[in-house]
This record gives sequence, C-alpha cells and structure tokens, in this order.
Amino acid sequence: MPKAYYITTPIYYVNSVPHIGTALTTLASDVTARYQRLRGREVTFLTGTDENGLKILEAAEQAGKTPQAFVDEISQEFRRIWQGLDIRYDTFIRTTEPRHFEAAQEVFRRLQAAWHITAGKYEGWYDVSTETFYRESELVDGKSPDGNEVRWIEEDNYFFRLSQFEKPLLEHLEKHPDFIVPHSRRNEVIGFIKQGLRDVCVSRTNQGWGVPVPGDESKVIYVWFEALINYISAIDWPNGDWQSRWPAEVEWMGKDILTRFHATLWPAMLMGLGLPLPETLVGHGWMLMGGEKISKSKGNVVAPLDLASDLVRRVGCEPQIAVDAVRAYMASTMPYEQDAVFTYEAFAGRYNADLANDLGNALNRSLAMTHKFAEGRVPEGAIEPEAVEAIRKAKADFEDAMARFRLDEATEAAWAPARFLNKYIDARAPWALAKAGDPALGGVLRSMLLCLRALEGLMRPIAPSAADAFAAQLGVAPTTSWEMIGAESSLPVGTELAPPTPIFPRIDFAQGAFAPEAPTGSSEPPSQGGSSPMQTPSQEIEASPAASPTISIDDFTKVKLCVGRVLEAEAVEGSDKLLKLQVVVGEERRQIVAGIRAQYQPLDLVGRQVVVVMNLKPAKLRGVESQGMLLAATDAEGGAILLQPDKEAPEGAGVR
RNA sequence: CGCGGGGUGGAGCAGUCUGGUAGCUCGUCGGGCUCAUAACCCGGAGGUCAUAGGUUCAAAUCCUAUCCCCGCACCCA
Repeated sequence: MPKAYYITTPIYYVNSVPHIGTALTTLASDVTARYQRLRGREVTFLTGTDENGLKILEAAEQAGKTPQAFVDEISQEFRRIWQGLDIRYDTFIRTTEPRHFEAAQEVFRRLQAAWHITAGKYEGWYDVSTETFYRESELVDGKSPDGNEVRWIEEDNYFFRLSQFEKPLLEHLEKHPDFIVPHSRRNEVIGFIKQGLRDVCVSRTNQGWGVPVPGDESKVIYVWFEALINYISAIDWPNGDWQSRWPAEVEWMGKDILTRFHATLWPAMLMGLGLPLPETLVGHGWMLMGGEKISKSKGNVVAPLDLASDLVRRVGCEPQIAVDAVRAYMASTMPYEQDAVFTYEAFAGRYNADLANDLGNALNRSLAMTHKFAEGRVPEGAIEPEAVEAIRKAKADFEDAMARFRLDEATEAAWAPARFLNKYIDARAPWALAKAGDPALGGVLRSMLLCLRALEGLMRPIAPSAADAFAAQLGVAPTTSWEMIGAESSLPVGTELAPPTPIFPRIDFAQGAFAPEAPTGSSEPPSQGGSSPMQTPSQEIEASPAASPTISIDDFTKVKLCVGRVLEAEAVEGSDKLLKLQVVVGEERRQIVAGIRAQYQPLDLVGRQVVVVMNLKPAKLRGVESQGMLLAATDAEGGAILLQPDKEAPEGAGVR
C-alpha cells in the first residue's frame, strides 16, 4: 500500500479556544490536505489538543471543574470550531487518551534504554506553579521571574541528553535544505543549535495529572516533551500501522514554536528513537491585529467564526460561503516569511475585490450571457487556445506554489482563471458576436464556461463550499480529481446551467464600514498561530477575565508609600529599559531600579519628587539591587508615566 | 558588540539566493463597454528600491559602513 500523505498541525493547548491566529495553522494544513486529496493521494491530516500539564490543573480549578471535565469541554470546543471552519481532519488526538499515554511512555522507555534519557540529581530552584526550573541568576527577589514562589530542590529527575544531538541535527539540516522553511527560519535554527544545546529535564513531580514516567509513579513526563509525541501516538506507533504514514510530509506550525521544539527537541527525540524525521517543517508568520501581536489583554482578538457571522449579517450570504470568505482571506494573506496584518477593512476589501467582483461576477455574467445567447446550455464550439493556456498556467502555478507551501501564491493562481476570464470576455464581447450572428459565439461561450469549471476545481481546496455553489450553477457535479481541471470532458456540451445567482454578495460600503458586530474579547486566548504543545512560562492562563478581587483597607495600609526625591539617575548597563536611581526619602536613602528608560532621561529625573513603595522586598534587576519601587501610570503603549505630588510635599511624607 | 527579521510610488506586498532599464493588489485620475453583483476592461499620474561608499559594462539585487523599525532573548519592583 502506498504511503499516505501525512500532515499535522500542532496540538493546541486547551487553556482557551481558537482565534484567527490558531485557525491560520489549521487552515493551512486543511488546504494542503484537500489539495493532496484532489491530486489522488491518500491523506492523513492530524490535529488535536494538548491537555496535560499543571496549568490545566490550575485552570480547571479556577473554572470550578474537574480537570477531565475541563479538558473535555475545551477540546470539544476546538472540534466544534474546526467543524465550523470546514476543517476536514482525519484524526484528532487528545493527549489524555490511552493511546497517547502508552506511546509517550514507550518513547520514554526506549530513550532510557538507549541512554538518551538518564537519571540524575537535579539541584536548583523550581517554580511549582509553572513547573519551570530556574538558575540562581534567573531568580528575582528570591522568586521566579513571574513572581511565583520557588523552592530549592534536590531531587532525582530524568534528563534528555539533547546536547548529544547537536552534530546530527546540524548534519541533517545541512543535507536537507528544505527540512525547515522558510529558509530564513532555517538559518535561525542553525544559529540556535550552534550556540549549543543543553540537556533537558523531562520529568516533573506527579500531582495526579499527566503521563507518569514508566517505572516511577512519583514523576510525570514533562508536558513539552510528551506533547510532541502526539505526532506518532496519533498514528498508533509503535504497534499499529504507523509505517503507512510516518514520516510526515509536512508539519505546519507558527514560527514561535519552530526553533526550540519542532526543529530541535522533536527531531532529536526521533533520532534517539531511530525514526525518520518529517520531510518539511513549515514555520509560518503570525497574523497580527493592527500591527500588534494578538492578545486578549489588548482586546484585539478575532474569533474566525465571529468574522464569518459578521459577514453573513452584513451581506446575507450563506453561512458556509462566509466561512469560505474567511478561509480565502486567510489563505491569500497567509504569512510566510513575514507577519501579516489583519484588519476588517482589508478583509472586507479583499472579499469585494476578489470574491464578489472578480470571481462571483465572472460566473454571474457568463451564466447570464449563456442564458441570453445560448438557451442556458453549454454550446457547441471549439475551446479557444488562449483559454486553454490560461487554465494550464493557473494549474501549473498552483502546483508550484503548493510544492513550496506558499498558500498566498496558490490562492492567486486559483483565482487566475477568473481574472483572465474578465479580460477575455471584454476582448471577445460575446454580446457583439450575438448581435452580429457570428458563429464564433459558441466557442467563446464554451471557453468562458470551461474557465469557470477550472476555477471551481482550483478554488476547491481553499473554498470548498463556494466551489460547490459554482458547480451547482454550472449544472455539474463537484470536481473530484486534479485531472478533471481544464479537461473538456469536465463540462460536456449541452450541460444545462442554473440561473445565475450571486454567490458572494457585495459589501456596500455606502452603508458604512465593515466592522465587528460587538467588540470581541470574551473567552479567547492570548496565544498565537502555532500555539501549541509548548507554551512559554510567561503565557499565563486567563481562564476568566474577571475583575480583580477587592482588598480590605487593612491590606492597603500594609503598603507603605512615601514621597522621595531623586538625587541621581543613571542607566543600567546591558538594559535598555532600566534606570538606576538614588532616592532620598526623609532621612533615608534608597537605590531603586525602575523600568522607565524609554520614557525618561536620567537628567530629567534628578531633583524630582516621586512616590516610593518603601516596604517592597528588595530585588536584583540585571544584577543591580533595587530597594523599592516608583509608582507610575501606564500609557497606551505600556510605558511608564511617573506619579508626582501635585505640589511640593514635605520630604519623606507618607502617602495614602 | 545576545540572536534574528525588515526598511521598494498614498496603503499592503513581490522581486534580492541565480546583478541587466521596478512588478502586483488596493487607492487615485481619465477613457471604454453594457453581458454582469454601480461590477468588468484599457490607459495615466505617482518610486533617486532607508543612507553613504565600493565591486561591475551594468546594482533594489553583491561587498562595507551607518541610521531607523520589529520579533525573540533579557527585562518592565
């Protein structure tokens, strides 16, 4: 049996539901999968959810649910949204499934047997709440960088000896130039590995959630390590028919999780297991909102299905067509090397220009003419060579673009027959031919319709429902194979066409700009495109955007605030944010480090009165002791605006 | 000197590896058509390709230096 084309997305961390960035990766995979199916390949398209890890335990607790109920619910939500976006995956893996547990443990066992995982004593600081280890130098004020309590632990743990794979990884990258695309990111990966790889601690204390280390129930396998295994656990490695799928042809992901994990740790794990590596890893760019990274705290999250319903509400098209409009937009602006910027204006503009004006209108006017001049049937007549050539070229361009995973170019190629057609119609002016009784009319009309039939096939991987609508109006069944595209037999003479009905109704901007119905920002996640098995420790779960809890006046008076005066100020070396200040508060003198360098010059500050938090535990920042904190407001960009007494206050005055 | 990406007509981008008179979409101005979803087609205006040197017959493209933006890392007491 020939090997199936195996394509994967990262598994998504179930701390919250997908947004337009997450959908990007999944959509890219879906378009690739649909294209390969059309080409006749057997395809296995995998996606899933990452459900282990201590953060899930915490998020579940916050939500007042059992962990299992919590992950069940969110995993289900992912599947609902993928279904809504017409994502046709073949396999959905959840890392809480037995098959994943078994495979993960087997990976662990085998790597252990091969001495790629070894037991060792770990000595160091450990942040229990984020499951992260820190070096002494990374600690701040005796706490983790996130401000969590850390404790010194000396415990037995397991280490994956990643450092041993430096050379083999570099060799593989050398030998397979297309292992990582785009090439700019391949260069980054090479640079990263050349800096030296450190062994990875791959076990954590078992708190009743996660995959236990085989033979050591006191530990679970570290979630970042275990999550990657989904790519093989999902195809029943090691006991099932995994060899008919592995290695993956392509693993899609966002650029954020490419370098450290998919391009380094994951291939090293596979090497340790003696398994072949995926053929290609694509680390695409991000979809930014107005130039900024998508994040809930900025309130700039767009849920893909909301975008579709906004469009339905505005133009009254079929829901599935609106979904396709979202798909087409994402595919056509698919960030590859660079990030792309999402705006409602751009989405609406492209919808009108590409889908309504070019594609929809091309279909509409062609059908109308056929009804008017040829009784609504595909007429006799020779297909004209320029049409044949236009279709051939579009097809070849599409193939070429997909071979390079350039969805933006593929989309452009798919639309090409429509763009050609509009020009062609104008050049051949069928209405004039009809008036003149010119016998060329039949061939021209038939050429036009064949272009539309080809368009229907080419757009199918990107916009399947719209393709169905095209086929229906053309009076034929959907295109089912790549060979059909452009073939005369795909649209027989005499085929009866449906009456033309606009598939993509235009957005009338005279009625106002296209905008979301209501400000979004309900329960969407802060993470991006490939946000994945591996979330960086700083990405906190935001289970509920709830108001901060109230505190009592007693709590407040615990904070000792005083007015001080800045005596000296200078930059902290090696930091572009920090200033070192000498502040006098009454009799007392304090050294305070503040992250205000972007807003204030040292000289601006000298002599100024400031409000100081006196009883904050001292901390070391960039190696410089800070004995307090200045109060400041936050500006729109997150910069600091120092607070200052309305008029000169007595030296050392208390603040309440 | 932490790592990396980028600076191309009003906007968003391609082209840079493999030098050869700057291309696409949108916008704008003018014209055309009337089959069509006020859609479509044609044409114009608009760029010293961040800056300065260099290599070359020829540089957006190669080399050197500088400036500016943006990620990551660090960090924001």
